[in-house]
Amino acid sequence: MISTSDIFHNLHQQVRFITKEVNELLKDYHLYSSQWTILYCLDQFGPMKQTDIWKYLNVEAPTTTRTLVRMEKSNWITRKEGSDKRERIVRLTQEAEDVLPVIKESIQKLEESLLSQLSSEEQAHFYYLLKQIGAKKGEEQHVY
Amino acid sequence: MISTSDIFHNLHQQVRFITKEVNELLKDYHLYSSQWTILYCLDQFGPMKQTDIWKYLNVEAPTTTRTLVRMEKSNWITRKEGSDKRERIVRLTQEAEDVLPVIKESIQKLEESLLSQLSSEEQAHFYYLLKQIGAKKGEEQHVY
DNA sequence: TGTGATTATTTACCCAGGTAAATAAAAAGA
DNA sequence: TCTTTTTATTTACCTGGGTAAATAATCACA
Repeated sequence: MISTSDIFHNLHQQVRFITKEVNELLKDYHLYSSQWTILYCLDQFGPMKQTDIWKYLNVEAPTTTRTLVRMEKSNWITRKEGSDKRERIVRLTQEAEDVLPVIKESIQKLEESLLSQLSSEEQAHFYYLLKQIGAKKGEEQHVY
Repeated sequence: MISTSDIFHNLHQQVRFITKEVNELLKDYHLYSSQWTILYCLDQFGPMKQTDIWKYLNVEAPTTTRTLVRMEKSNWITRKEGSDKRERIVRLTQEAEDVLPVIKESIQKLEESLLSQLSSEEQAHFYYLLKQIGAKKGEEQHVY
């Protein structure tokens, strides 16, 4: 019988451990984990409004603003006013698009190595169980 | 077939979601999640050296120092010099010991509700799979 | 048209994780 | 003993999560 605290404690620890590994890998590119998630997002969907980004990543707006400001300074992205003057359209720079495939490959390798002890079936099951946390009977889940 | 990125993305999101819920609950006691983990630790093991705490929680020393300073200010703990003058022995205050059982109970209820969609077997399996992440074949794991 | 509500973003300020480098005390060794 | 190395803690500074409140532009609608 496992105590619930142990589960949550280990969840927390694993996430910290993974983030540390990712940051270590990204150090070569002068990038940080949360910046990478935004680059990944833009690569996947193309130019996005800031609101689209934080809603997709499920974080708060100010968190995203701060990270984007840093990324603009280090020339990963640009933010320009949309037709609606309240909006800012975020877009990858050419430099970002050039390096992106290489980083994507490295991250992919790291992720695979972190999951190397789990078969595809186990990964799928883990994913399923993970999504059940915080879910209520017959309710839509908060994570999508 | 689930992409590895999805797994890590969801892991990250779930931990943020859980931390938010815990912080919401702890708000009533003017406590924060990481402070709670330290109280829990002290409740379990009794007075500890700072080093024992951060090694057990698997975080860095400065992180722990900062949190302990806050907790000392808000009267949850005391830190007094040990026989080895470099050490600081951390101990729960009487006030902390008085309120602790109530908080423990609330947290326990929250954790159970978050896991309510998983049977005991599923929880055990989830715990097992979680621990496999980052593990290498035939190697000791970094989380214990 | 003009006013009030809504929406997108930002600013200011928390807590919590990390690293690098500084202290200060203890331990080890010549 | 005295010098060097190690250990425990702290300080300074970075990223990244959160909330509350401030702008500024747009929308809704009388």
